[in-house]
Amino acid sequence: MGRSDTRARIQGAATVLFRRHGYSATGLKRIAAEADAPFGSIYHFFPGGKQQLAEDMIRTSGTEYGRMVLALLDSVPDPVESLVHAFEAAADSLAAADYADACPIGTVALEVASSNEALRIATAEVFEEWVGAATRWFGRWVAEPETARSLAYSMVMTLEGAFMLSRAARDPEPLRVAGRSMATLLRAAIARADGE
Amino acid sequence: MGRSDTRARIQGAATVLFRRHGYSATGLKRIAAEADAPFGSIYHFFPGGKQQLAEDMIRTSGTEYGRMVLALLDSVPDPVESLVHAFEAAADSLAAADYADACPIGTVALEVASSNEALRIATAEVFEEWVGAATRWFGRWVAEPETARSLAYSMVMTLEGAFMLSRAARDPEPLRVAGRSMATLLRAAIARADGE
DNA sequence: ATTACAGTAGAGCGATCTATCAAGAACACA
DNA sequence: TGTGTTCTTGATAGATCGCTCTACTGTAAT
Repeated sequence: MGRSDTRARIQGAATVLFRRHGYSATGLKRIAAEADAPFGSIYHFFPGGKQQLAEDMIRTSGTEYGRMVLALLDSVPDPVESLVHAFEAAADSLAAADYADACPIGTVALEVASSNEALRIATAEVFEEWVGAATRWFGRWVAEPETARSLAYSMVMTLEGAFMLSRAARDPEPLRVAGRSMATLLRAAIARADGE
Repeated sequence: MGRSDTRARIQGAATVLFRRHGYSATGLKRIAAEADAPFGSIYHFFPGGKQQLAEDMIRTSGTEYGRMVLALLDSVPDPVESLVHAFEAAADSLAAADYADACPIGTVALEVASSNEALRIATAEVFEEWVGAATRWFGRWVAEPETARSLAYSMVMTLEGAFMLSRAARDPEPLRVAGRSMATLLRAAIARADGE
């Protein structure tokens, strides 16, 4: 039976390269080389070729990344502090990775939005998954579901935009600003509910 | 002297294609075809090849897009309403363009951030230009320069993130949420200044 | 031993990529 | 009419793309 980890190595290399350089700029030969796997093995394990490799990567690492962020948010009791802390952690880890590894699907999402329907849908479903999870998290401190959902959208969007600016400028500052903005947004939502 | 508009047509086609599909997925042959120009003319007008074409596009359409957004913000007197209105307009125009044409440099920015230093710097400088202009705009209603700059960062980041989610989901809702979030953020900044 | 199958391995296909090149067309000024 | 410059044009090079294909190796069960 399948007794090797070749498949996992291919998936791992694909995840890193797609996340770092995007879909079009990543070649299968490069994935095979980086995974230290024979080229043919890619098509053995992923008969759907490059697209299947990317779709698997989007869904797998998308779900995993969402869980990671949620766990990070749960690691600090106060939600406002937690937001600042989570964005701070993202800033630190991005800088530590030399501004290469940010959101696992952001780059691909923009690339394929108007040219590859299957991959576009995969990214959309991952984003929806994130927004849903974040809505439930905000729902713990904000009563109205609509407000919680707006905050969730804002958090995902701000994170994605901050990743873009931080990577372009090679500067963690945008991510830090993003965290403080989200904190302000949550405080405003809680204050509005309290005040009326 | 240069009496044809071939150069402009090439630049226009490059702008559309880079914005829509990104840097790697856009081929020079395709640009020439779309511009209805001979292939060789690309290298006549842009000796630096694909990279020069992209860098010109980033700086030119980046500056133009920034001016466009600022003009849009100035078209409504009340700043809070103006933010909502501007994001609403972005949502409408994105939907009208079948979710193809959003930020002219966002896709390229993520693609090249870790693989093409010249283009990375070009995108970073455009973002800095936008943040600077937006800081001056917010400065008209917010006294502290630091607060104005944070709001400017937030606006650019939120816009970029909202474009990503809206394009992926083919849904203008994220952009609308983004506008309301920015309005809340500005109201909070003004209220804090007034209250203390 | 034989059969069967999972995985390894990479040569090679047609297509496409960026970039170069040389020749021709159109225009200005003598 | 000559002459030089600007611009046009597409063939072509050389590399790389995603993908297919065939042959080979190792293991496990009959």
